[in-house]
Amino acid sequence: MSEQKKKLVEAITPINEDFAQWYTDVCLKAELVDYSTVKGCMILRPYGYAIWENITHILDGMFKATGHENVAMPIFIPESLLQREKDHVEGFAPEVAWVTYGGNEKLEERMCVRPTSETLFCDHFAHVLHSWRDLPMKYNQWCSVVRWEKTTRPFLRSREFWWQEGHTIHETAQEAIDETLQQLNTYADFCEKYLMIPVVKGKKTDKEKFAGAEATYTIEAMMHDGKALQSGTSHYFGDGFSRAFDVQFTGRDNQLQYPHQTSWGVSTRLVGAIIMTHGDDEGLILPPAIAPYQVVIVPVAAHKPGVAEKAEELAARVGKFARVKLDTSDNSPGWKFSQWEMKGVPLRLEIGPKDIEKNQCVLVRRDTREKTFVSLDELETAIPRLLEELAANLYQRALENREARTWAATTMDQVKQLAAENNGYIKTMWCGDEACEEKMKEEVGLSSRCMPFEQEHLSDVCPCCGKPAKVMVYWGKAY
RNA sequence: CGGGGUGUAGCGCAGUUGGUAGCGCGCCUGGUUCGGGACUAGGAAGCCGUGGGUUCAAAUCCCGCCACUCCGACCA
Repeated sequence: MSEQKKKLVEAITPINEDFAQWYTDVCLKAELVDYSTVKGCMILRPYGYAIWENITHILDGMFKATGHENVAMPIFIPESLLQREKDHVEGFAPEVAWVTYGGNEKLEERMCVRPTSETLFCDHFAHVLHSWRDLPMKYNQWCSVVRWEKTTRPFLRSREFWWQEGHTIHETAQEAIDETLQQLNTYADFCEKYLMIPVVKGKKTDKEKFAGAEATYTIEAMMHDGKALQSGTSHYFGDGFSRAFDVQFTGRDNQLQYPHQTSWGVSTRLVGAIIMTHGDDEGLILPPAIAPYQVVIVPVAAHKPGVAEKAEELAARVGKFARVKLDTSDNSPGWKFSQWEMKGVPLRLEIGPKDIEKNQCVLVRRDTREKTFVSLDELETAIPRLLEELAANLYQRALENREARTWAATTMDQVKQLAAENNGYIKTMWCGDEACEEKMKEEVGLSSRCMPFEQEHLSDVCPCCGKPAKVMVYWGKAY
C-alpha cells in the first residue's frame, strides 16, 4: 500500500469496515457539522449548511409552484394546546423539551419547544378560517424543531433539526388526500431528480403512522449498508385535528363544517441520506444539483507564469454556468485533490503549465475518478455533460444497490435467514394484523418500512400467522 | 433507558512497578517546492474530563459524577 493511500485510509474509516464510524468521519471531516456543547444538537457548518440551503431552495420552488405559501409560527406550544389531540400528545409528549421559567418567574403554564407544529397551525386555522371561500389554505414553514431523542447522530437523529413542515386544510376529504399524495410525489421527484436517490413510495402501517394521522405516506430510501431511511412523510389527517381544535368553516350549503387537513415534512435528515447513499471510502459524493461547489479548480504549479491568471479566467467562465470554487490556497495539488474529494465536489478541473500549452485542462469525475482531457474551447459543453453523467451514475449505483438488496420471502424461515445474512428490504405478504408486525420486530428485528404503492402478489397467506394476506409489505432495519 | 467503549496540545494517540508529560499530524515564521495528501529550519501550544479519597508524591490506584461515542429499545 502506498504512503498516500495509507493516509487517505487513516483520514476516513473504510466504508465496509465500520459503516457507522465511516458516517461520523465523513460528517466531521467533510466539515458538514460540528458537535455543540448541548448533546444531540449539531452545528451546521458553512459547507453543510450550503447543502441544506440548496435543498431548501429547490424544494421551496416546488412548493410555491404548487400554490403553497410560507409562514412562520411560534417556537413555543402551551401544554394545553399540545394536549388537545389525544393521539398526538401521546406520540410526542415523551420527547418534548419544556420551558418552565420566563426570566425569574415560574410560568403559569409550561410550554414545550415545538416538536412539530400541527397544534399551532390548527389554533391559527381556527382563528382565520371562516368560509369555504377561504379554502384551501396551503401553508409551509421552514424552521427547526426539537425532539429530546435519547441517542443522537448528526443529521439522522439530532435533538434539534431543521426541516420544512407543510400544513394544509381543504374543503373536502378528497382534496386533502390529493394534496397528501401530491406532496409525497414532490418529495419522491426531488429525491430522484435532484438528490439522485431512488425511493420506494408507500403507505405506513397503523403502527408506524404519525401520531394523530389517519394515514401516513412515506418515501423510503436505502442506504449503502442496506438499512432503510425514512426520508420524507406526508400525512392525511381527515378532520380529526379540525374537530379537536374546533376548526370550522361555513360551507357552500351554509352549514358549519370541519375542514380536512394534511401535513408533510422533510428534514436535514436528507443530508444524511445523501451521505449514506452516495459516499465512498474517499468521503462524500454530492449530487451536482445540491453541491455547494459543482466544480473545483485546482491550479497546478500556480507560481509558474500564467497559471494563476488562467485559473482565474476559467473560474470566471465556469462560474457562468456552474457553482465553482477556485482553490488558491498554498496547499499542494495532491492535498487539494484529496480534500475536495473528501468534501464530495462532483468535478475537479486541473489546470497547469502543460495544459495551458495545449489549450486544455483535466476534468476528473468524483464518482469514477475518471480523468478526461478537455479542450478549453469545450468547457461549456463538457462540464454540464459530465455533471449530468455523474448524476445519472449516482442514481444508477444507488438503484443497483437497492435491487441487489431486495428479496421476496413467503415463509418466516426465509425471512429469518435473509435477515440474518444481509441488510436490505425483505418483501412479504401480510395479513394486516399488528401482532404479526410486532412478531417480525421481536423475532427478526425488522420493522415495516411501508406498504408500497407498487404491489406484487407473492403468496396467498401471511408468512407470520398463515391467515389470508391483504397486502405486500417491505420490511427492513431502519435508521 | 439498558449494554459496551473512550476522555492526556486543535486532531489522532503513547505514557511501564505512582516521581509533576511525550510522539505523529495540524498550526505560526522563513526558505525550497508544486500533475495524487511536498521537504527543510525554527517556534507556539496541555489544571491529563470533573469532584472526592489513598499517598511524602496521582495522568497512573480507589469511589462518585459528567461528557462523547458505538450497539440495542424509541423516533423525521
